[in-house]
Amino acid sequence: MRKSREEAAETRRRIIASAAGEFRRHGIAATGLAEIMAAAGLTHGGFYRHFASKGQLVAEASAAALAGVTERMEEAAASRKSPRKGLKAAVERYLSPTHRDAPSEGCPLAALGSELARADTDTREIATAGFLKLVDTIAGGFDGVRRDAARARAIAAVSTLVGALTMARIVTDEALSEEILRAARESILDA
Amino acid sequence: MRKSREEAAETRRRIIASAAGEFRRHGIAATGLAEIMAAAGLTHGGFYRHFASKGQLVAEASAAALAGVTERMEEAAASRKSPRKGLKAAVERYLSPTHRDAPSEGCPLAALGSELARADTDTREIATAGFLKLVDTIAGGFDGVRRDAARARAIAAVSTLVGALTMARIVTDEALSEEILRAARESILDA
DNA sequence: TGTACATCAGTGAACGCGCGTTCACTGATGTAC
DNA sequence: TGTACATCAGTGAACGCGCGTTCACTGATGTAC
Repeated sequence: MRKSREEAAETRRRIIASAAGEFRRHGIAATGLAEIMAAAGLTHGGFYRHFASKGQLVAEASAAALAGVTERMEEAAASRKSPRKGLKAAVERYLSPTHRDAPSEGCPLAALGSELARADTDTREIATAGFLKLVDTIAGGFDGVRRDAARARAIAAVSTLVGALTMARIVTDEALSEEILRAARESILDA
Repeated sequence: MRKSREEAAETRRRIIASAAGEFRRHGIAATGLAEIMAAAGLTHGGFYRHFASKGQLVAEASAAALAGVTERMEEAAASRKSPRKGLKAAVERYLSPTHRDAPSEGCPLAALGSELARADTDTREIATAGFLKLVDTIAGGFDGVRRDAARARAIAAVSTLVGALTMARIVTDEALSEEILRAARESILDA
């Protein structure tokens, strides 16, 4: 039954990827280890060969999910000629119906926000680093603005992104949901 | 053992108040009915004399929590001479360290946001109504602005409030947490 | 390079525990006459 | 107004279930000589 080191490392990655998806889809507390292991094509008994606890998996899954979103935002920001247009592309990507409708592949700050506030220190530190990465990316779009002013504006902008995406998912009225995404987009880009 | 109608109604209110606090403190999924009933000074067996399910309690507790925050925001907005100063008072109250450090008495959109996005339709409709109430209150502070523009700006502002408070609670760095509250305050009030 | 043995990834059953929900029971409240 | 009875708020035990975690076991991989 034993697997090679490479296979084991690959299994570990697969568990983290499953967890990152399931946590964002159903929430941290509502997702069981058995569900995650099954999604990774495994039985739940093997979990502790790879992780010390569910908490450790939460931390690593959050890191993986954040890496995904920060990378895609960087990519969007770098896809245009000017920093300003890059900012627009990143914000429009984040506040799109596509992102709203695919929480399991999206930003964990929005999908797990209120649960992350109660997570252990490791996980919160990882979330903090991810937030700061997003702030840096957004700040890069505010060119021609003093460095500290750009940072302050970027902090507010990322807060708006996270809050608007969360609210767009909570709200039961489709038109209102679109209105939230639009209003937040304009607010960040018109400032 | 039977209690009078008034006592029973009072018990029901006490259960909702306990639930509103415990859910915001520990999250919806992580809070058990036994914990809520104990916090209300009761045993858990009596729960179903008052509610049909945990989901119904979630809806009623969310409504109670939202009523509290919308009332306090209205009150803050009405406490100053001009709409503009009222807006400032409301935003400063929402984005205060006091509010950040007391999630169990604060805004459920921030304390439960990512869980509310997965709640049943009843609860999400209640959250939607609460959000719109906050939007109206904030929009009232944008005087001298066209009605639809004020609404759009208020929607973005409330998204910023919710996102910033959530992030201020996630972040492990105290100075950064303050910086988030400050940046969001300035962003809303300087616009 | 070949062999003997230790390691350990993954399985499947089991652990104690708390979950949401149900139920028999109690006795004070509410109702009907 | 007084009495007999039905109602039902709240208790405490129990239901089946899934949780996070542990463990004996397996057999292929990795290591030492």
